[in-house]
Amino acid sequence: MAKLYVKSKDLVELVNTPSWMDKGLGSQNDIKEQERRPGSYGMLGTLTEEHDSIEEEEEEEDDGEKPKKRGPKKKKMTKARLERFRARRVKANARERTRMHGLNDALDNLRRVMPCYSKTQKLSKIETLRLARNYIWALSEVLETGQTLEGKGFVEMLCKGLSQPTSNLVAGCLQLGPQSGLLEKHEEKSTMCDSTVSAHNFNYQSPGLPSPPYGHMETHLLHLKPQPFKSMGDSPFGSHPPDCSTPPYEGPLTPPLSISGNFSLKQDGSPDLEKPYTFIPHYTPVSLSSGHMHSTPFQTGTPRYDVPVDVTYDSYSHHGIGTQLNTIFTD
DNA sequence: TAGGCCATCTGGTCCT
DNA sequence: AGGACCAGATGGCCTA
Repeated sequence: MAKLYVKSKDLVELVNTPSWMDKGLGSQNDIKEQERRPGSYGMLGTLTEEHDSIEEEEEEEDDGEKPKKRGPKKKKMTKARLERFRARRVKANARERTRMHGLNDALDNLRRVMPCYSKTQKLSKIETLRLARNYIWALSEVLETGQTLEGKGFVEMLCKGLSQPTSNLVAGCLQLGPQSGLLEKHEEKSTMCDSTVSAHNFNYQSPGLPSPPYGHMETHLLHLKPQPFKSMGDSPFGSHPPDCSTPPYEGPLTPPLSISGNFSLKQDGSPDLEKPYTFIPHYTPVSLSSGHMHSTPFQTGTPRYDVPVDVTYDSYSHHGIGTQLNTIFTD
């Protein structure tokens, strides 16, 4: 077991140093993580046992005492094959770990551009995705209407479909005034809000929002206001957050979509939550002069997500706004 | 203690 | 053949 552990460690270190290693989650921590999780690398131990048992089987087969099994003949697990298999498996595990770390990095970066970011109380993955969707929706509103959102409506938008704790967290964040550190986000690398404070001091309840005006939106809207694009390659998040550790995305950009294309809107501009969510990309003619635009279009007119999802408010939203929310996330 | 969340391992499938 | 991606299984940690 210990032997295998060392082997795995070496292999892990052979993997290209990903960004999570730069951030102090280096291989040492990874190994510690493994130590903390005996089940994980223990699997290799299992493999070893398997290995042994296979060899025993081979020996038995050699003895010829066991009745022959029907079916496709299993390729004999020679020692060399076993070695190769194990090496392949260990390599694949390392790759998978790296891949998942990358995924988590991306999720972390997503958390950072969310209106509510706390180092101390991280949003769960699913809540991050939900909040992100709501946030995009809110930003779309700002872009489309050209006006800043009213506090209450904004908080409600952000909290749709979120769990009660997350709703509290978000609402608490937006309730905090500039003096509470919201504006310091760019200066201090840490938090946009301290969730521990917000969670304790603020109990967001969807319908009966506390007054007076919902938090201090200006600070958040600084974050929200559409930034002038210098070129097509610039994203509104281009400089945000400044301490973003992941290198800027250099891949092909998503073709511009009509703002209203992603949400079915009612006449008053609010999302029509009765309709199933359908993703219909709309092309907006743009100049490709910047050279950044990805020329391969989406499958125009072909809904990519046509999953009718019922996301009625769950038990979390105890007061139940009574709204139905369509979401791309199914639980 | 149950449930939620998470990291990891693993085997299968698809693609290059 | 090997890598990417995925989903299921497993086990640890944390919190209500």
